[in-house]
Amino acid sequence: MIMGGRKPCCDEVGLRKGPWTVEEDGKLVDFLRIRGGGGGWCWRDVPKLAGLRRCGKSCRLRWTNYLRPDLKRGLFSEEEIQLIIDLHARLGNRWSKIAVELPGRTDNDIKNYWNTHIKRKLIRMGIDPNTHRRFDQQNVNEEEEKVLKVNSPKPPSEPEVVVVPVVLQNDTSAGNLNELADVDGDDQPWSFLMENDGVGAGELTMLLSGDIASSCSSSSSLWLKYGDLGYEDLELGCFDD
DNA sequence: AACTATCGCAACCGCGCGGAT
DNA sequence: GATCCGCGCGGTTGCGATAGT
Repeated sequence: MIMGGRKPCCDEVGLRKGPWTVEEDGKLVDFLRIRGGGGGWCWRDVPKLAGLRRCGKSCRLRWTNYLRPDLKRGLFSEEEIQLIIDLHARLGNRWSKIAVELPGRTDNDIKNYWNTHIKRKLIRMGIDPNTHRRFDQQNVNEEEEKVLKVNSPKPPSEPEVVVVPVVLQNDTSAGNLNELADVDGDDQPWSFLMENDGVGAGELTMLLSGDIASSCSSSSSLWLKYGDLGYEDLELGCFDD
């Protein structure tokens, strides 16, 4: 016995590790279908009861992350992605808390998707994924945030990323903020990062990335849809030299 | 076609928390 | 109060699939 410390979970010899086989999955699913949530067992007992040579922890992980019948497979929707970004801005890396708001998604799913997709996307847009603030604008005070403003021009060799903070003047509900995200898309040269208090007022930071120069050279304006409130012409004359 | 690099995801690992004793 | 124990969480790793050269 280990006094004062933790007993290793998988120290028994002969326990299997690595990818699960179809047979193992079947045994675990059968066991949980029969015994279900009725209690009378703990995860540590499951391998013995189900006839598996795995540690209980591995069984629990396999069930919660892969075998649970209520899991949603497949790609994350735009709504889910936006929700993850929003929740991460408020909760940080508390994946289990974030997963509560996304039925059918596991914390592991969300964590993986964040690390492989969203994090990279934010970085490409010039946002620190940890703070949800622009890398080079962290000390800008709120008054300055209210003024449309762009970063200094970058050398031509670098991909062009333009950041335009937009503070909504309307009494914008969280719902409307979410609708704003609908104009976002992979084929668009812009993306949105939303921050709102979930009650009423909110702040929308719009980040323009990609070939902005060609997008804006013919016209120094951009039409932004304000949910049900119609369209507003964002003055982008700031892109002009 | 062969090799290498990158990506995406499943699974593992170690730690902390909280309940039970 | 100290210790044990089970569970859940977050970080990290391993590896197959895919893309690029």
